[in-house]
Amino acid sequence: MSAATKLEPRWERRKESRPSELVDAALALFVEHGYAATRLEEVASRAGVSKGTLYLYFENKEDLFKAVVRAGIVPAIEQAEKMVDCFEGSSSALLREIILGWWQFIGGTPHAGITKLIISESRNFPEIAAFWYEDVVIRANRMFARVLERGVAAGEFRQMDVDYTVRVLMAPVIMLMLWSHSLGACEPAPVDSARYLDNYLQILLGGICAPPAKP
Amino acid sequence: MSAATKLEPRWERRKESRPSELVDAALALFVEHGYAATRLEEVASRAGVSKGTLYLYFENKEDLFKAVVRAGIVPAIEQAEKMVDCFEGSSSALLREIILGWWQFIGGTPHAGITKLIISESRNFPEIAAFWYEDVVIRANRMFARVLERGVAAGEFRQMDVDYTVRVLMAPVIMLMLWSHSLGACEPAPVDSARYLDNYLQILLGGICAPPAKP
Amino acid sequence: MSAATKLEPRWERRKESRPSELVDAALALFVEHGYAATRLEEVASRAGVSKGTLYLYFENKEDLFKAVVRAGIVPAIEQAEKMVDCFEGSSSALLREIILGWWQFIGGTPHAGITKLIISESRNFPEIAAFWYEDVVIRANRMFARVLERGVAAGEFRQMDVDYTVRVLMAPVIMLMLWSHSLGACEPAPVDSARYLDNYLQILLGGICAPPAKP
Amino acid sequence: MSAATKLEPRWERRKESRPSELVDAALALFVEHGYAATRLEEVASRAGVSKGTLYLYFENKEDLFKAVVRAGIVPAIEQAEKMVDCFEGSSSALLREIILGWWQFIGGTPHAGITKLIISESRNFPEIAAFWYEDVVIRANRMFARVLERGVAAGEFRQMDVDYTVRVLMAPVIMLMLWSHSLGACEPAPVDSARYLDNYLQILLGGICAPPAKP
DNA sequence: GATGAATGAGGCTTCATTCAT
DNA sequence: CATGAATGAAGCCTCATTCAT
Repeated sequence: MSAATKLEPRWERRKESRPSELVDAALALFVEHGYAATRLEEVASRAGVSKGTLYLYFENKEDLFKAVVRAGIVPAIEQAEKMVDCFEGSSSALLREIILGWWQFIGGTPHAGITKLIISESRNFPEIAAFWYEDVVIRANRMFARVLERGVAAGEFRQMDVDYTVRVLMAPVIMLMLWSHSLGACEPAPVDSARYLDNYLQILLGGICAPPAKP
Repeated sequence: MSAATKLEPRWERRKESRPSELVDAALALFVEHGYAATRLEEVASRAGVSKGTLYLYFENKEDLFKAVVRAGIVPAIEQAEKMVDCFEGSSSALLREIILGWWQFIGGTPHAGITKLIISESRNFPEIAAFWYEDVVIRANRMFARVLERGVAAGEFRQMDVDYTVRVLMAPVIMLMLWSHSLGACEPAPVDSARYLDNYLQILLGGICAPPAKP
Repeated sequence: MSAATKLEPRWERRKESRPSELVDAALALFVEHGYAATRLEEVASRAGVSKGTLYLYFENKEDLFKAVVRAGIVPAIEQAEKMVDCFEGSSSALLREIILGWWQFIGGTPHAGITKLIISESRNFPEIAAFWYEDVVIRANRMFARVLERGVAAGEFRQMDVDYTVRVLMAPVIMLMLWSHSLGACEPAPVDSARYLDNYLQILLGGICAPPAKP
Repeated sequence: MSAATKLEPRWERRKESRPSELVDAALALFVEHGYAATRLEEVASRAGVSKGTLYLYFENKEDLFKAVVRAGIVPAIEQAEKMVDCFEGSSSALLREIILGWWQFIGGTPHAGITKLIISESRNFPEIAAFWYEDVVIRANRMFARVLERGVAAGEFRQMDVDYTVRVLMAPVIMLMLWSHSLGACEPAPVDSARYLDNYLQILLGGICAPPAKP
């Protein structure tokens, strides 16, 4: 109430940054507690605004949820898709590149939590799930499928059931993302993701590369 | 008011079977909607009883939740542990046996949903998460570690970082369980688990088996 | 279920004693917790029967409550009324006799709690309150009024406003009954009722006796 | 839907006055029905707000109850204590002053009901009872004890058992407060408190004053 | 008669949403 | 725009009462 209090710059928090602050706060809380157990008041307070302000930017809780999910589709897949087009090295190297890049740009960031969110809430929000499935899962599947097909065509990978190999292939990275937002909290130390991914790639490549041609 | 109506009793005494019926109903709904979004009235009605009856068997919602999770520890892990002790074939065959058995006795049953539940709710119920981590995750890890060590000792598997290989190894099976309770609903057809596991085992065994000795 | 269990004498708890056991249990609990906060299951269990049995003897909770209050009208007032008719000593002695007798036969017994019950619940049960007022309060008032009138007529007590003196006169004894069922629980030691009543009678008689005639 | 309807706001912001309005409403209802039988919805509606508003100011029902009791300790005791220190007239006059003042500032106001509340609920809320006992009962006892000692020291009152005389002395005033909130409702006319207190003081002073010195 | 499992109305409490300020 | 007091629907839980055994 004092004059001193009022001296804070009034323009410090610009209007246009509010929505993303709210989305960030919501992401963290939705991931931690789930959709239903997250209170909008806590979202607002974590974003540094009042409860009412939230409704200036989002129609309701579900709308905020959708915004969170939409914001979670970082353009990483697009980049990966481009990489598949342009890459000139071996398919093994490409696979390694994509997977490590995935971790670097998504898995290791706060966005990883969205995967947990989708897993947890997809039954409650079929529409959002469908959208995520189409725009993320299918595209990622296709991208990996192309890499595998590229490797098979080059004789680098063995013949394989590409569709299902892709499903298997994605599992360990997805689990790595889920882990830190779930049971990982029970472990004394966080997972060593580099070590995890190394082991994973070793198995994966060992499991899909064609045996060396006999002399 | 009809004579027919009067003939059927308004309720039955079924003290023995009620708890498991309630737990089954709760499992299905917790898995589908999550803990917070599941209404106890719906649990009760799915179990064919009234709201109040639930409280004859469980103190409150959290107690019911615990019961659901506890009931999910089917003695399958124990069986698998015994299998590891007794198995006489190759380690590859043992691994295949365990993984297919896992699917048969857990993954393919309603109990699989508990995994989704744990992933979704572990942050809200640290105590339950800790218990699950100790009694399920740790034990499963150890069991798989022993299988891998067995294979390495026999020269059947290559040298490896056992701890982290176990983590990677479990991911595809866990994801298979999660899938059917989440985004799997977006797909036109359910996953073909046999096909999935076949591909998985092919990669896994290809990835961890020692290269054939050179002549 | 064993034969041994069945050997307990079947006639040990006779049917006709049930209601009073239930009423006793209910009295204690109603007094301690109040009408609304008393659970019938606890009443039943304290009386050593099951919840259903209670309904064999009382229509419902209110009926039980009425029975408790009715049972609380011990015939002490009637005795006191007779005493007033027959007593041959001084009015002071009669007053002392009645008040000490009151304590002995009512105030010091579990029935004292009913006073607290009536005070607490009279607004919720106007019908019962009216009945208590008529059958207990009015009668007690009349009895004390007669004693006072007797004393005044004999020149033993001074002239007084009998109706209101009676009200004042009853207060300390009623409070003594209330105390042990309320704030008395906060005190390290129970009230010394003899000492209390002595002081009370000293004040009372000092306050209503006529001054000694001047010579 | 009429224009008139739209003109009156559905609710008002009255942060300052809400708590005391709620406490007043709660006092009246707790006194009338007791703690357990009072519905918070009724408290809210009597205070002119909705159920939820109550929870903006009080954590829960018990917290509201505590607030009601706390609000009941009007600073009257403090005033009385000061009066005892400063008073210059006779001890009889002081006693009369205090007792009539008590009625004027507490007994005759809505706060009187709290006494009934404490009597009724002290066993259910031992903590509140203890607090009331310490801060109200003990202090009032001490104050009256000082008055009595003052009178005895001055030779105005006879020798007496001060502690227990105080207990007896307080009973009629307390009963007067209880009466109007309990069985008083059964009487056609309310008690005439002036007449009651006159009679009371006459007895009391007659009972504790020293006999006039003989010439 | 006696039991206690089952019922369901009702009260406490939370929280998404609205709206006066 | 921003706030946060106010709302009220909805969910958890209790417990008086019923009734199959």
